[in-house]
Amino acid sequence: MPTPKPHAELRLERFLPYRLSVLSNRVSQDIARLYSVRFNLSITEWRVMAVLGHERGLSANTVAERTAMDKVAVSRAVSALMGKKFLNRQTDPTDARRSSLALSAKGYAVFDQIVPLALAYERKILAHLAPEAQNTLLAILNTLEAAELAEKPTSE
Amino acid sequence: MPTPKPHAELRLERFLPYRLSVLSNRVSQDIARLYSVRFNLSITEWRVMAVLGHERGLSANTVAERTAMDKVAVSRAVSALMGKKFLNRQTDPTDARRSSLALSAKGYAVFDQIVPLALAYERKILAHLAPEAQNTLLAILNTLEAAELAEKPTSE
DNA sequence: TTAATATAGTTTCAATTGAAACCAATTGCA
DNA sequence: TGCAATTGGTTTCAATTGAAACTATATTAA
Repeated sequence: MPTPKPHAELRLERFLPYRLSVLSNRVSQDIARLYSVRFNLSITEWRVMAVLGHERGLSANTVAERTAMDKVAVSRAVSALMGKKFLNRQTDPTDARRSSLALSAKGYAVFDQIVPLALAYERKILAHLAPEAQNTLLAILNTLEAAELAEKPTSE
Repeated sequence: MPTPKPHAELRLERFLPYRLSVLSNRVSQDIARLYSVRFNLSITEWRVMAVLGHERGLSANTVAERTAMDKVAVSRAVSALMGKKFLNRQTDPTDARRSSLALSAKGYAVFDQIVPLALAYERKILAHLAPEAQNTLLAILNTLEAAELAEKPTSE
């Protein structure tokens, strides 16, 4: 009787993209716990607040770039945050389509509470790693963020 | 006039959890492109196939554990895969609630095509990193996967 | 036994998301 | 100028997701 054809081998739990995804989901959920219940914010809302807490007067489009979110998600997050009075919106005098966004005093009050919690969580992660491993990790992120990972149809 | 109160500082683009999330999303989307169009599989469907390609006869529950998916998602992925004839399902003779799942011949045919593509993508990522960085990255993943990252209510 | 509890898996319903259409304002250029 | 194409942002509609309820079977323990 002929030997059965062997099948391809893949161990999900050793597969880098899968491990990255599981770890990232875990971290994101942990972080979300820091603000979702206490401040009733979704992840997208928090991200919008995070960029605006650092840089005032951005347009929704710029926020989308900075947060790697699409403009629909930003639009919804902005309107939710406006409803909570966490943002001020002001139409750009030179271009009526655009408006500039900034945290309100109320928004800053929340932002100022969340940031230390988020940073503490980040330190907690890094504390598991030796200093060289920490540096290597940051270097790896720099490298991969800059890298072209997706398949582009090459001409050669 | 009093100095305005300074606000908390957070640079999203340097914040580890955010960077991890963006990278992981990018990688997941890249990978999904390898099979979503060509084989018309969702991410969850592919993950179910991936574990079953490695280990036959698992229950839906075990698949959920192995894939870090919840049982609802697995249930839906399984029924979709059954519809595509990629899976065989067989009720466990010792426990009628449970059934054991395995890739069908048709499922293996697809699995055997996707695995090399996925592994090639993984190699492509790792190729951006020096060998020591690769080792460090894998060690970091081991460490963080084992680590207790979330806040547990401590009694002290 | 049988009643309570637990487990495997599915279904239902509401909330979230994404793609495409859309509106309004602006820009490019014939 | 004025008309086509572009851009900023929102809305709509369908698909996806998650939580909770549900069905059916199995286990525990009275």
